[in-house]
Amino acid sequence: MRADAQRNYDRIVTAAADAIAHDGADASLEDIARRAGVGSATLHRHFPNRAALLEAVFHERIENVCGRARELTAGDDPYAALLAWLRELGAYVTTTRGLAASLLDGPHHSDACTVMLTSAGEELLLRAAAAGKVRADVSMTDLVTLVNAISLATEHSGPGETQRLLALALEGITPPGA
Amino acid sequence: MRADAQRNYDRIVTAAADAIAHDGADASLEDIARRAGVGSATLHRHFPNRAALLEAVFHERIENVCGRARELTAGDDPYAALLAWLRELGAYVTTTRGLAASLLDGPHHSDACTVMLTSAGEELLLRAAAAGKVRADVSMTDLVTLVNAISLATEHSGPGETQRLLALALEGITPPGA
DNA sequence: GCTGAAGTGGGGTGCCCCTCCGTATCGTAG
DNA sequence: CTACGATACGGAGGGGCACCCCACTTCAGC
Repeated sequence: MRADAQRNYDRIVTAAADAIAHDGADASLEDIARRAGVGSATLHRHFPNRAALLEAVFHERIENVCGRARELTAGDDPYAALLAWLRELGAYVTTTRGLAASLLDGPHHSDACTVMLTSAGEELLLRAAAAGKVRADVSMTDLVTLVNAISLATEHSGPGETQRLLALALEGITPPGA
Repeated sequence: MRADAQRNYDRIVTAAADAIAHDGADASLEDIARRAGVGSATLHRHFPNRAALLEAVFHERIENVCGRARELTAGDDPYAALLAWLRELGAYVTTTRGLAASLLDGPHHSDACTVMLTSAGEELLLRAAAAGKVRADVSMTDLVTLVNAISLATEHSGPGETQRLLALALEGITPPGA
C-alpha cells in the first residue's frame, strides 16, 4: 500500500471513530470523509460499505476484549472468569456507541468481529462447562449474541441497566432457592 | 375525520404493513405512499415520523398479544402462563419484521406499544412472583426488553433460535443440577 | 527527471425524507 | 339541490444521503 493511501486510511478510521462516538453507528459517511479531509470517493474505495468501516473502527477495541479473555483464562475459577469476561464485553459494547448494532446488523453474523469474539471466549466457556458450571448446550455464539442483544436494547438506558439485565439473563428468572 | 382521510389512512397502514414485511422496518416511506396510491405529503400528514407509522402498523398485532396475556392469566399455573406468554411474544415479534427494532428504537422506551405490552403482562408476572417462581427484583419491563432484544438479535437466524436463546436467558446458563 | 501505475476528489446520479402551497374534494347549511 | 368554508390532497422542490465516474495528481522505481 502506498504511503499516502495508508495515511488517508488512518485518517478516515480516526475520523469515523469520532463521528460514531458522537452520532452513533449511522453517522454520515460524507461527514466522516469531510472530517478526515478526504473526498467521499476515497472513503468508499477504502471501505466499500458501512460495515467494513465499522469493522475497521472497532477492530482495535475488540482485540482488547479478546486479550482480556486470554488473561482471564489463566485464572483458577473458570465460571467466575467467564462471567467477568461477559460483563466486560457488555460494558465495552454498550459504551461504544453503535458497536452492538454493527455486530448484529446484516443477515450474516460471520463478521470478523463476531468471529474474533467467539473464538476468544471459547476457551473460557469450555473450562466453565468442564467444571460443570455451565450447561453443555450453551455455545459461545449464544453468549456473545445475548450480550450484544442486551447491550443494544439498553443502549439508551445506561450501563447499569446493561449489567443488571445481563446478570438476569445469565442467572435466569427463578429465585435462587427453588 | 373526513371519509377520504380515513380511507387514505387505512390504505397507508395496509401498504406499510406489506412494505415492512418485505423490506423490514426501514422500508422507504415514499415507496409505501406509492403502494398506497397517495402522495408522500399525505403520508407525512397522517404520520409525522416513521415511528408513528410503525406504531399504527403494529398496534393491532400488539393488541392480539395483550389479549393473549389476559387469556393466559385465567389459567392455574402462573409460572407456566408467564413463560408461555413470553414465548408467544417472542414469536410474534420475530416473525413481524421490524417490530423488535421499532420497539427498541429511539431514546424513549415509552412507546405506546411497549407500555401496552408491559401493562398487559404485569398481572402474569405478579402471579408468578407471588407463587415464588420468579425473583422479586424482576420487572415486566425487564422481561419485555429481554424478549425484544433477543428477537432483534435473532431476526436473521430463524424463529427456532429466538426460542432457544429466550429459554436460555429465562433459565440461566447454570445446569439444572447445581 | 521520467513514466506508468496507484491514488485522489469534484461533480453527477438516483434515492431519500420532508415541506410548501395551489387545487380538489368533502360535508353541511341554506 | 346548490353554494361555500373547511379540510385533505399531491406534485414539485429543497436539502441530504450513499455511491460511482473519470480527468487529474502524486508516488516510487528506473
